[in-house]
Amino acid sequence: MDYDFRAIESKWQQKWASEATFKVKEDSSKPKFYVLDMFPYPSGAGLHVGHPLGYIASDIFSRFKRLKGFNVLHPMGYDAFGLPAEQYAIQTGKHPADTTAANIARYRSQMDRIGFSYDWSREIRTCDPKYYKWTQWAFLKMFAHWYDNDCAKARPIEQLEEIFALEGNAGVNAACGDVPVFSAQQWASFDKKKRADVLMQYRIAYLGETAVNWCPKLGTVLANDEVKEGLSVRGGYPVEQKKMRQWQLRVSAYAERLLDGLESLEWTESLKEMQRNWIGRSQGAEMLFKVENGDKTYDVTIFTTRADTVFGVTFMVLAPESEWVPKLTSEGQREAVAEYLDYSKKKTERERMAQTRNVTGVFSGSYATNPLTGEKVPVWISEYVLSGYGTGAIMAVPAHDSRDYAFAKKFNLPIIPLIEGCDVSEESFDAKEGVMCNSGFLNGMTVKEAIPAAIDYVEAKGIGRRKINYRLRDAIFSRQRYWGEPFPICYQDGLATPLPESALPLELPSITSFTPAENGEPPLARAEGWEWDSYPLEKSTMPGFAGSSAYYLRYMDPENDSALVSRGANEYWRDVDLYIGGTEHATGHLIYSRFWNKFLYDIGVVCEQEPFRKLVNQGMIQGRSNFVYRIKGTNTFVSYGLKDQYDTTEIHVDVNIVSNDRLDLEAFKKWMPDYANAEFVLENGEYVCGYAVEKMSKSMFNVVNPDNICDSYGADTLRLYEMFLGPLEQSKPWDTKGIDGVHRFLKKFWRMFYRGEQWMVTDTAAGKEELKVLHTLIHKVESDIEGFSFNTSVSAFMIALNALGELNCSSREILEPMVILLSPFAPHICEELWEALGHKESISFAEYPRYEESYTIEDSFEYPVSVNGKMRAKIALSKSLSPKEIEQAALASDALVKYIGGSAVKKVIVVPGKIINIVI
RNA sequence: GCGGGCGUGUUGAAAUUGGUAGACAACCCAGACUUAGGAUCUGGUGCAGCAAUGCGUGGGGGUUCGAGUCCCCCCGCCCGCACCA
Repeated sequence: MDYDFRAIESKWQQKWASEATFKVKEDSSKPKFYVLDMFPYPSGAGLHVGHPLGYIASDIFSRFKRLKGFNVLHPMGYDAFGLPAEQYAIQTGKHPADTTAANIARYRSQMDRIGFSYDWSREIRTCDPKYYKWTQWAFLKMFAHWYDNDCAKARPIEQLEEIFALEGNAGVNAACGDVPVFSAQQWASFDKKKRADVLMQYRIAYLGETAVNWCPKLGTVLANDEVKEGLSVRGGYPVEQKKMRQWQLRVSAYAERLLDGLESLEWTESLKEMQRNWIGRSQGAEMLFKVENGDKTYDVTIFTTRADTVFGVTFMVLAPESEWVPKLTSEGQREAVAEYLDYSKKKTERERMAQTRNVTGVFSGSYATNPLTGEKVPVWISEYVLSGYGTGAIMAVPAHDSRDYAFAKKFNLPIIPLIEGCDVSEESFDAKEGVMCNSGFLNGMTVKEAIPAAIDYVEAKGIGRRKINYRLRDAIFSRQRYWGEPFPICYQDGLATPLPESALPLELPSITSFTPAENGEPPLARAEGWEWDSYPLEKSTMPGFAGSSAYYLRYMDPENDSALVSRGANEYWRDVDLYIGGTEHATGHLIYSRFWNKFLYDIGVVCEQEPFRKLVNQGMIQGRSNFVYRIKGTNTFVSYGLKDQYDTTEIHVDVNIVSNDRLDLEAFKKWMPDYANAEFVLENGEYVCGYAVEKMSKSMFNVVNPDNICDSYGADTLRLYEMFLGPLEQSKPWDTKGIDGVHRFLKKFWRMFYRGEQWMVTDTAAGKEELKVLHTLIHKVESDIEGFSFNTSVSAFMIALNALGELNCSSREILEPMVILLSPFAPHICEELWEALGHKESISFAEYPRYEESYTIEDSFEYPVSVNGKMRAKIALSKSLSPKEIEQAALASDALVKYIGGSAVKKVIVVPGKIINIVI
């Protein structure tokens, strides 16, 4: 019997599906293990060979853990709401629901061919009302809670109302917007609208006006992580800053906990660092500067991390968008300031970034008083100060901040050095080190001492306080788009009012045109009767990250109609033990999910503070493009090695008609009508193509479809090869060239069992050497899987197989465990052989072979021997010898005579179990 | 600029964490078998040299009996953030 992978693979895939082999339920008799893949957005292009890389790794891990006796939850679903389907709908008029369903069907059939052990009974789709009911539910909960900084926890909004009624808001330490202080009496006097406005400032999901990323081309606002370098991540369109009233999530309230939580996680240091940078905690102080404009005086608060440098403040700067700007602009400067504001407003985010070193600004006309020196310093306005960070106003210390320095040089403002011996004639001295001077009571202190001393001083004087600032901003949560979750919010007399929970899910109405409505409103304005109880419903929808923020919880209990997840299911599965996915979600999904989970934790819905215990980032698989070279103006193509002798054009050629960089000439002629009559200039009778590593994409004809690999080599070969390609975390180009190696390995493995029609396995007892090979392999594979070193474990199988082949091994005692060991990697062939070995149950329920150290421990060790630092020989010696005996045995050894001869031995250094060094 | 990571044959990569560098594959070469095939098997394959041997992990220095691995400097590449006060 030959290794007929096509028959074997379809047989077992059908069997796994019909017998629901991988269906799991809570089972308190077994330890749980939750392995999760980042669920895919089902795009129209289908899966290419890079997508399954992480899925294969997680599948190997799942199958391995299952064999080790764990109850493994390994689900899959689809992140099915999103922009591309809607953009496609705008172009073609096809409803996103239809295209999404078709794409999902395609994804599913592609995944099925690879032989994953998912429990498909738990499949979820974020666009399914039964699923997004719970996305909407979580939103309502966030709307109904506020964040109490004192107990670092979300609390019900009713409790806040009680506090307001009793004592006003002065004693409340909440994460909230700008709210003036009010008393209980004032609260009682507020009307309904006023109260709603105040409460809105406290809610965790709130409607608020801020500068947002507005993308005119997509017609929607975007979150910070959806914008890269001033362009939208989806589509690459320009993004501008705009003030808008939008739904937001108060993620910033959780900044500290999001930061602290990182400590306990088994994530890579670089990923944690990315999140730390994104959260951007910085410790410093707020300080009051009195600013006079004509006869009016204002208290302007600034934020600084360098309180020690107050004595060097020579001017102040406001962000152009700061609300202080109109108040602090003097009559005489009004025109100049207006002109500057106009200029800075016109710039897109991208232009602003491109001109980072271009210093611009305008004098406001007013002066601030340095609170420590009493000196008057001018107040300027410049776009180098950002409105969104700190207070939108800074004290400028040109001597010790490079940006202030550049500004001071440009506008001829004074520069006062504050650190002994520093030279600020050419550039600022930004380092936080040295001894203070020109700084009154701080003189003589080091910078490290001076910072707290300065803050203590301003705190005592009542003109400042310690303050921690975060870069993390609240997440903009509305999108002026159709294909997303509708908000369960209606507007009663203009007041945002939550729908009752019983109204969930609020289903997305079907519409036929997906462009914004004539009045500029989102597409949902086109839906007839889009109202609740005759009140208009919110017309924007939720962003992509809404549906993906808690999906891992829903897998625990996907059918539950009365709760996001039942307490029982949540307490059993708890958190994700292993999460595999790309780094691109570092500052998006992985922040939002953690935030969402912490909120659910606060309100008692989940029992773990962190959702993803261990996280592994698989690398991207790039494409390897091939080129042919057409001689200009002809239909003749010249081989790579000869192309420099002609004037040629480089043309991408479909990698599927190229093998080992050799072009299949006949296939090429059929590939495109233009090339039907192509002629070739060959080298050595072959056409050699050029190549380059590029992103895998249709336009470069370098997309390799996993279906094709399954057709010609089988899923088991694909799985092994993807792992063999290199370390999981590393990005690497896909190159089909080496795939024959692993395919050959599987064929050889098969031949250990069947040679022709002959069944090779016997019941002869295994020899010592064979057992040694087996147990070395068990040990290696086990530690490699736990350490995510899948490439080396594939190698280990090849080494073991070569060794067993040499030993002519046919013993069931060896081969049966081999089948179990290999099954996580190549499940189909192993199931087939397992059955042939006489087993009725699926191999998934076999027991993982136990590693026996006694078979691999050597009683002797081959000592490398160096003479004068050079390796000269290897001598096998018993492990039980003492260093003295080792030395004697080595010196007496024949193998060394040649190197030592008659010379006197000066010194012998013996490292037991390692090496013997001889110095002569 | 700041942060994280990396640099080993023609190629993908190993190296028990300080112990004979290049395992295992791909490519290439030679041979065997053959129903002549992109099947299978065997052997070779870091570089130089007929050989003994010498040289080899981006470059330079250091620690050590011993360094791909640890320390310092330099060069190069990748990723993330970037006027965050």
